[in-house]
Amino acid sequence: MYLRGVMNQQGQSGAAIEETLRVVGDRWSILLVRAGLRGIRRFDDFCDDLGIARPVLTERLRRLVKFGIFERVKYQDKPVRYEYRLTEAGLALSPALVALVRWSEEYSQEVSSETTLVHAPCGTELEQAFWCRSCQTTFGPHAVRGVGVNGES
Amino acid sequence: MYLRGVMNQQGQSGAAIEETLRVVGDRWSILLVRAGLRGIRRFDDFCDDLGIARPVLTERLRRLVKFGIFERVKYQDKPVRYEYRLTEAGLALSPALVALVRWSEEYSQEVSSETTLVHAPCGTELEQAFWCRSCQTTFGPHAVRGVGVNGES
DNA sequence: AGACTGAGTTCGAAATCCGAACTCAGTAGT
DNA sequence: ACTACTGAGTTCGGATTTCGAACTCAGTCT
Repeated sequence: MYLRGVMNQQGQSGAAIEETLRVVGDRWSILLVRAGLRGIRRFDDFCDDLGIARPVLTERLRRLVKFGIFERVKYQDKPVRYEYRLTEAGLALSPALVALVRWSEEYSQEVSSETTLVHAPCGTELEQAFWCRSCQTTFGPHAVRGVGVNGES
Repeated sequence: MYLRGVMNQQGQSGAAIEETLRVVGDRWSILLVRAGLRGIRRFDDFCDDLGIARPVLTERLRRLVKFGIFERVKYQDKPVRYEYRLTEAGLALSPALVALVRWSEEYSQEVSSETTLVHAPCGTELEQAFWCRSCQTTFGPHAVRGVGVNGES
């Protein structure tokens, strides 16, 4: 029972994730972030790439913009056109995305694994770790402990 | 080209995550995993803790069991009763959960910050990083690049 | 003029979600 | 023996979301 302190019962500290999941916790949002990381920016490209229904894409992008994950940027004037770019906050979702990709590769029934996220400078497939600033070490999930409201294990 | 929703443009690149998100990519599943990590096992407890509607909980648990994230275990015979426990695969979702918690703490509008995840040995608040095996370095989201099937940016 | 582009909106049908009330087997209290 | 209670669901109708397909609208290209 090592993840504690992420408690729920109304008004406790779970509020933040719950809100977060209300934003990105649907079938498309994370996929949109992934597409963003792959360089996709335009409405029709998201549409074609994900096969998401247009009205849903419209609503989803609007919500992600509202919550600061994407920004809507004008990239042309003549016929005024906008595209969607990941913000700082959007980029910051990549650890979650990577964790899900990793999980998928390991546990999903689907076969087709083909890693799509790499370390930009060298192109090597990346791995994920936790980092302790004070120990200056990386470590895995087993060394994570949650600290609850009352500081208990 | 018309087989959408299962694969994206490049053929079958993200099929695994897409399937994964069809399983855990809804407002409740991740929350159920979190509850599982907090030691919650019984139907009514999930129900009370999350405030999820009963029929939805039924369906969601069934799906998570089907995909090997929870298992349904008989814990009593007299009136036969079952509870739901996280499997190995379910536990393995914790990095993703942690990433989301971290993101929530940093970027969610919700205030309720109360940091809860630490490096067990030293108690320091943890950070998450990517690790490049070939460069032997850790790095942040900026250095992540998505690579499609043809290796283009 | 006519066709095309990109970024949407509108439509009705289908699938999901919800809360509240109900079931069903067994247990506990009086 | 009657009543109340428990845990794990199921059933119900209504509200909300999702969908694909077709349409709009401004501007551009031939």
